[in-house]
Amino acid sequence: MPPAVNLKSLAQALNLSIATVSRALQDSHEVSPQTKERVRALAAELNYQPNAYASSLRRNLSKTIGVVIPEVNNHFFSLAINGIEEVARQHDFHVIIYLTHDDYAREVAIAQYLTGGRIDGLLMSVASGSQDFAHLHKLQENKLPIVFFDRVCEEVSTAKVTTNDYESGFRATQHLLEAGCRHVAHLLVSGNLSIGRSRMQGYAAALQAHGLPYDEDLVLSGGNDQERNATLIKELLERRPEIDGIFASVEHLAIGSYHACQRLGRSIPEQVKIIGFSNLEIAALLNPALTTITQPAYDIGREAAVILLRAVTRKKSVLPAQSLMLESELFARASTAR
Amino acid sequence: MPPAVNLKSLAQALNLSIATVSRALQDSHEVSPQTKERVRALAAELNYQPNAYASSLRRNLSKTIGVVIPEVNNHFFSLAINGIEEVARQHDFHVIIYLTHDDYAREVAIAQYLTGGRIDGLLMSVASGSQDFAHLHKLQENKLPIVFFDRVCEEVSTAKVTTNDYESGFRATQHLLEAGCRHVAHLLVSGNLSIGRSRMQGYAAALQAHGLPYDEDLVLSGGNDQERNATLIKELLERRPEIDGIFASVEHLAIGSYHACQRLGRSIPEQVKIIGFSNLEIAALLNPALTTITQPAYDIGREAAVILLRAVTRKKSVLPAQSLMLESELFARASTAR
DNA sequence: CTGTTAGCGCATTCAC
DNA sequence: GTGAATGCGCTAACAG
Repeated sequence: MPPAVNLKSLAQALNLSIATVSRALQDSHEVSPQTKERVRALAAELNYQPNAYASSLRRNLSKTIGVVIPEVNNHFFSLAINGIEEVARQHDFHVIIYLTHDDYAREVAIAQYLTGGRIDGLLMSVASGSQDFAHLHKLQENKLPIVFFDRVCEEVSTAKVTTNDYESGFRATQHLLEAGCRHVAHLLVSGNLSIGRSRMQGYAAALQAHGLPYDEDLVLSGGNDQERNATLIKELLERRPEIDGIFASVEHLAIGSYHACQRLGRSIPEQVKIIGFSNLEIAALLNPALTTITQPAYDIGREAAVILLRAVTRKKSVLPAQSLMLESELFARASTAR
Repeated sequence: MPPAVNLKSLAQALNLSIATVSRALQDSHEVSPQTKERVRALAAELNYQPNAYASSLRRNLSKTIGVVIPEVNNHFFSLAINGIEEVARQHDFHVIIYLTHDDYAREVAIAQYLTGGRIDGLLMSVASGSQDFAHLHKLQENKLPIVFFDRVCEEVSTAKVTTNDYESGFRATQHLLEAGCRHVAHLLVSGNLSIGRSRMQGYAAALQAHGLPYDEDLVLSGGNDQERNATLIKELLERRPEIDGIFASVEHLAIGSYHACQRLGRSIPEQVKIIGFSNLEIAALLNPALTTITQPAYDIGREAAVILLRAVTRKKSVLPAQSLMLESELFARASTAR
């Protein structure tokens, strides 16, 4: 679909060489102001738009970054995208999005494809099923700069941006314990995700700090099937009626807990207190039934994009393996929704 | 960031010409099976990936579609993206996303940029502030196939996929009236969006059908500022205490109504009944306070993408100006969240 | 300050 | 069945 207007046609119309037109449009200092003006005028009039592919091919730079995430229908990721998009726009970069649906095979296929030089850098949150990381190492061998955010891959050495997951887990659990809970269940996110492990460790540490035993039976590992999660939560609450607190690692599980308690007639927060990772809107709706830990999703996206774009514009393909951790916020009373 | 492995290097290693290698990889019938096998083997071994830009430049086809939407942090759009992405993947197409943040200037800038041949087709939901559509007409002049979805632009002649907004508005209002409401307020989405107009017309028609007057003071036009919306809703409810039903045109306004009623101590659904466009998850949380009209977001994305990709693969740049309307669903009792 | 030349990686036409 | 040559549109090195 190439517009008929390109450098060649402009050059012909203006009786100039293609090179001069190209330079004029790039505001090169080695072209006379008058010529620049003539070129610009005609380009604007004819609505000239450079062919991005030709330019990318030539400069070996596409001004595009890729974002690989499990889902977009998720508050955290959609907010993160907003942050990413904001930074990208400021740098005049484009954002191309790929969804893995938490499917390892898709992630591999996408990674394989990205080898093709379509993007200059990659932001990624790994799929929960991922165990083998050869596909990610291949990307690195291809000199593609990568920044992981939220669901990081610890096995790959590069920059990472996360929430303070360990501390969040600790604080969340502590919050329940200080509110008087003695039998706190933990609903874990599926797979063996880095974030799940850290939050769980925080949970265990908080229990220990309060002299309570860690009971494996109180820890439930959820999946992507919400129906099944609901059943599992219900069964857990029935099996262990002494449960008086639930710490949910992700929003879906927090909502699932809420529904399960309602169905079982457990009053919230009197009989069971729930705390979970969630966004402010949900928090406001479930207030006071749900205490919320909110991740700075927008900022995580922003920071990750900033780090990536700094590397890309400096043509650094290998990023230092440093970890940036942003603070989450705990809202016991989510009075305002944004 | 081109991988060092390209057609040239493959050709050298195999003692073949670039042309033959290219043909072999495309499974051309005019190359011997043995050669094909040799080529494929080496390509796989070296992890060859064609350079997308070179290929796009040469074939004048990028295998990429653009999606321009106001926000991604929105259930409707994120679900629609899932649908789009699904179809794109089936066709081996890529999806590049642009956000307007409902800002007309951004929409124009994006449209201008898309003229550059970066994408083969465009899916679009217009920004609410858009009044002038020259930028969209320019895209059409550039032979870029466009399919509008949800927030369509009636002034541009091309394919459109929407929900049955008029009927949805009618049914929603009727639902309230049949439940006994006599003073139904309508919370309108910002700007003069096509969807807002249609829903509003349905609202007005339902009132008329029930012999009730259309009262302009009961119609509130919201914006993107949720704080301000909350204030406006509260003021409306205070000014017109007889209001016993609210029909909200978008989810944010439905939630805002819910909060406003709570703050004013109006019991829901006893004193005030609320019905609004919303997704099932929110519906389940607010059940029975909120009756929901749910748009088939995923299907709308899917259908729009199917229509667009059909045109793209057939190299039809101009789409027939036909309108596909999908049914919304009304959930008086949203018992299950997906 | 401007023009000429070369080539990014690939697909394709034309020879053989 | 294979190779050589051409050009997509653009940028950059080199001349003048």
